[in-house]
Amino acid sequence: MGTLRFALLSVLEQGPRSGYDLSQTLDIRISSFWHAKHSQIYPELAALEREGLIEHEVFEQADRPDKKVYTIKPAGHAALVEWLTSPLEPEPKRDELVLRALSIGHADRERAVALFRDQQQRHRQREALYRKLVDELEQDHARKLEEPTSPMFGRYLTLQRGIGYEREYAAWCKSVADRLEAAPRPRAASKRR
Amino acid sequence: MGTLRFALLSVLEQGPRSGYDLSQTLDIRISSFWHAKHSQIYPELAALEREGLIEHEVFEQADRPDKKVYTIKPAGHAALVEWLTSPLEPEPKRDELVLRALSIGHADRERAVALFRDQQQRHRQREALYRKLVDELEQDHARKLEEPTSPMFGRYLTLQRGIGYEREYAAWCKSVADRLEAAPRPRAASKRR
DNA sequence: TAACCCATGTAAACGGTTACATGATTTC
DNA sequence: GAAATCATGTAACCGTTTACATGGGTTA
Repeated sequence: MGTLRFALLSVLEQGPRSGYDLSQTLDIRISSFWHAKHSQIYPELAALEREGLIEHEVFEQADRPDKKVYTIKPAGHAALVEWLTSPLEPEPKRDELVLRALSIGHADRERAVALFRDQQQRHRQREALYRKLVDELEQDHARKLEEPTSPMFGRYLTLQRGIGYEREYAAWCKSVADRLEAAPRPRAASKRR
Repeated sequence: MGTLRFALLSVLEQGPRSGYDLSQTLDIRISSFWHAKHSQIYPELAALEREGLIEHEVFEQADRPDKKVYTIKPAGHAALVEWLTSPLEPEPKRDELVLRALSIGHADRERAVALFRDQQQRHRQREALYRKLVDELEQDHARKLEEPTSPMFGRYLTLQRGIGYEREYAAWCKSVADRLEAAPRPRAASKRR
């Protein structure tokens, strides 16, 4: 049922990986719209293996710890393919910044503006990063981008989503900050009388 | 630490509510970027009361069960205001559809296109709904929209976010579906030789 | 009479994060 | 000598969902 297993299968579909490799991709990798810690990954890999969807081979390395390198099996590929187009019920979204916006008028004005300007910056930077990565993809693998089964194809799609998401988010942050600044200042606690 | 308590305080800031009322707003209400079930809300309200951030009064009703109506206390207001501009560390985003996009090239082409066209529809409908709600806000409470402490102010901001989010999401879904259709059909399992 | 709304709670299960645990090698 | 990287795991905790539980009133 869980989505994590399919996240792992998705990466293993692109080639054999160790649990450590997977935790690196899912920990750090940018434009990833999924994420998991190694403490969740190792047990899940064990479960996938018990169920016959993947298998592993131990690689002994001279200078560093041994590796368990996992490979996707036909049953794993089938499970992945089936999941890809299975019915997707809408997941409720949670976003703390948007939640804050609901009451932001009660906050200190300056701090509120600073918060949203700061967030705007963050999202603009992320957008710039994704754009750079897309540019690289387009230059290095232009032909592969039209071939759906190429790993570049999916990567390109998710990066595009990242760009759009961050661009829109940054624009909203700016609009909130601007609107807060335009609003009439709260009168300093009435001193008359 | 949890964000739920602030979600509850945010709503109670706009006026006294029962746990049931809160569960209705957080369950159903549109353009909400937070969500909780009653099984989580009732215990959290009890905790907030123990900590002196809210208080309740029982309303006995003739034809239906009694109500516990909660009101925010000054300490609760202070906690809310402080939270609003407290440092916000970036939360890792999770989105199953984007995750699916990563491997979508391996799915059945027709089913994949159908999935993304369907999702595009969903997001377009949500966008339309939010637009309608903003229009209503603008017509009924136009003057209140510039006053930050009005409940309409925050509601307007979150609806704007909703519109942008859904518009962008729908556009991305369309672009994925289009790209899938444009891609060269996978050759039927090679029959030559 | 069955299903649904009002209204409030508790218990069990699940998914995810943080912390605990070990140990060798490389870099500062 | 200290910190970071490679590599794999387990345990405790926390937030969220699903299910269990109760009971009167309204609607179909």
